[in-house]
Amino acid sequence: MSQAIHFPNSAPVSLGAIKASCAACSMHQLCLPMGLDDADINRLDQIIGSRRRLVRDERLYAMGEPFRSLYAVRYGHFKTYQINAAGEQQITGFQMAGELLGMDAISGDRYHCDAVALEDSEVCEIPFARLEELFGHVPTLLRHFHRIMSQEITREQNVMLLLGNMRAEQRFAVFLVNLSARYAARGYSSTEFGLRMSREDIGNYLGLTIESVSRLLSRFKKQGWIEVDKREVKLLDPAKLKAIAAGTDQCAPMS
Amino acid sequence: MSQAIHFPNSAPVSLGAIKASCAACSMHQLCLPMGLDDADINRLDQIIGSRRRLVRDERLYAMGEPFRSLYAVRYGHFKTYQINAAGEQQITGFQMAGELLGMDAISGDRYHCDAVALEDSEVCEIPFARLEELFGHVPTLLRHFHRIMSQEITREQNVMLLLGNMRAEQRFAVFLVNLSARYAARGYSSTEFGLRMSREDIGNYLGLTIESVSRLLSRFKKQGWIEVDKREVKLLDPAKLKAIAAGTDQCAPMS
DNA sequence: CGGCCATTTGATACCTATCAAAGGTGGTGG
DNA sequence: CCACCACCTTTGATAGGTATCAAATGGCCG
Repeated sequence: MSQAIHFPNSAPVSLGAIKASCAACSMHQLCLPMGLDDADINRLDQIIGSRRRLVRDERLYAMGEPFRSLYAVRYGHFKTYQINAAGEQQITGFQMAGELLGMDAISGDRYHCDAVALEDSEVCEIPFARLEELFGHVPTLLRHFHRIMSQEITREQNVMLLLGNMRAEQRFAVFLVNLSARYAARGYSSTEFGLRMSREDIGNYLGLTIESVSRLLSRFKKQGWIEVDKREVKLLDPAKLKAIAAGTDQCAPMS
Repeated sequence: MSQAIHFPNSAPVSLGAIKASCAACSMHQLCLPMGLDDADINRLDQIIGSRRRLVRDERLYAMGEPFRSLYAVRYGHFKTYQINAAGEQQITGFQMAGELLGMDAISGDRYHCDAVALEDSEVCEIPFARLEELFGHVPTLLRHFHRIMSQEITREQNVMLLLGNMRAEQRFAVFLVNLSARYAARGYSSTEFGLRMSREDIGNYLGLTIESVSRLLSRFKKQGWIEVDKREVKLLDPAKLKAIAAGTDQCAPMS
């Protein structure tokens, strides 16, 4: 099912870079070209740079590097994280096919976090200067770009709510339900999927330790809400998980 | 010093609305028109809607209301917060003069959180549809708008780092240092200012209880790092506070 | 002056981090 | 093919930081 697509790991970077084509991309209904007509998709294709393949753990860009391009995930998964002066690291998001990387770099002309592939992956490079030129000619594209940036803002607000107010159990339920919904939107199973990230990554993202994540997995399994085998997860009681995630389960009295 | 500007509290909403003028606004070097030449500022002035005054605790917009306009804070302070199904509330930010409200609403055509005035305040209404029209004619404005949105994304990532990784003491230091820097950028004292928000608001924003915030204030005072009298704060040892905020103080070994 | 609300301070409980060790898993090389 | 090793994950015991519960204090406004 959610098996990673395989290709030779030999190519180091963008060797044999292929010109991207949005029209032919299976993600174009989720990605930047969403809602564009054929003519406008072609104009977008004109400016899209090369594709780039990354192997597991390879870094797409690093914090502090000059910002030139956004990247659209074609397949695979990424994590983005920042590190502060004290070395504290926080994963700010996990990105999957059809999602855009690098929007936090626009304000400072430098990438604001690191982006690393969680598995063998491929991205489309979108030179931002050329995208800006295109905005003047394709208002639909501009409007959609604003929606994507705004979505990223609301997504982060939801994480703030999670980190600021929720217990470990609720955080983890939110995490699972969120992955489930995103896979559903991509035509994959909403109840069976592989976690692309380590327990440590999950814990870091959720503001928990690796041990807590492990305990949560065990507890959820014992309760019969999920099945777990290594990184493969099966949601046995999605409704229950959603209730926990929403906070409408047990605890809150709700007047 | 940081005394609020007073005006009659009688006007309920946008009674006696005044046409805004960016050119004459003291915030135009921090706000949307930043970097525009006179001609472009005038074009922006054409589309800016009326100003709106709000009294303390008055709501500018509510979550779920249809999105029409962004709002630029002219003076005063706001908080934005969201509430989830279980009634858990999270303050997602405090906004001051020159900052933009409502960018999280673009993606869904509805406001994604509530915005409430922390004191008597005034905003400029910026009808988003008209702003979008202007983007096609004033590329500088569009570029700056993208920077502002991107800045909001990075700001929220910093809050994620705070909520996910930092102890109460560090969170609170980050909070004070952040306010200090923003007041400095506006020409106010970076060491003496009034907190516009209640202890409860601070706690909610930082993922702490009101009691913890109160204890932190007492501890910081006892350490001689700050002076506190009600909501007036004086930073006595900004360097120490910055070190704590950065995490480079005491704890972390740093190799 | 009195009442209400915000804030402070104290005692205790709980959740999750931390420390520690065992158990699995995957990869490498003989 | 198997043995070995490094690393990830699980599980247990304990500690620590905040939340929670409770009560006192103080300030503001009617």
